[in-house]
Amino acid sequence: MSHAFDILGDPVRRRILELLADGQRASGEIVEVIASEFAISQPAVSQHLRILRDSGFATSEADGRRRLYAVAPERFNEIDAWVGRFRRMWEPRFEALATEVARGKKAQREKN
Amino acid sequence: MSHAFDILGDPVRRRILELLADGQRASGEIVEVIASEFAISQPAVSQHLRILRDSGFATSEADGRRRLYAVAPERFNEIDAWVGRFRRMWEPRFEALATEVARGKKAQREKN
DNA sequence: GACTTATATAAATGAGAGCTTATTTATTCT
DNA sequence: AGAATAAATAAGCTCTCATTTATATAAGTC
Repeated sequence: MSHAFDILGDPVRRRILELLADGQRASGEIVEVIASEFAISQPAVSQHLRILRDSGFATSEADGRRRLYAVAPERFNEIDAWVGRFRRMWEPRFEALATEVARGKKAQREKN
Repeated sequence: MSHAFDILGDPVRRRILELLADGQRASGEIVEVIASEFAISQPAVSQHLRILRDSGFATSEADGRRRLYAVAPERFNEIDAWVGRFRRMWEPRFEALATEVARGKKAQREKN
């Protein structure tokens, strides 16, 4: 399975997820918005939707001849976990820990 | 400036940042690790380092003929903010809020 | 000053990701 | 059943982006 960031490394897919963030939407509605914002065709959007489905970022459900898409939260964990590695570097409340890590690093450098 | 996810949508760059996460490292050390893990050349790594510098994910400092790289935390905020939109969907403690949002959405759908 | 080491830049190449057009599948309407 | 609508898939094209080789810059070493 490809890495979460590989999937999100595309502005169209990010935008689609933003749309889904405030509720499920039919493919057609998504196409409408995306096509106008990015000037791409229906199949192009459909292909992005497929990638989002296949990668587990979205789910789809049939509703007559429409397909309702929704965010599938699971994979967002992955991103959060990855970013977590760096959180102490920019979140003030992790400052103490950061300092400690820096000290350890300095000591390590001095060994070399 | 390109979106944070566009920069992170590359496994080599992600790995480089992981290496920097636990302390600054010289270009050469990074090349050593990355070249062995991804089988790419020194210039390839150097170009990724440039992208990380230019995009504000890393900083570099001269140290003799070496260049010490370190994580620049600023842009991680951006990722966290974006993921924040979805956090209520997978973090249990945001459940109540999620329910409320869903209710609002349902009401909105019924208006159309 | 010549040589080596460390890193960056330039130019050219190639693979893949995303796009387009055309078509297919599925569902609803008359 | 036939036409229309909604969405997905197929096949081919293009262009971006990561890579390579070759070279340049800069700092130490002898």
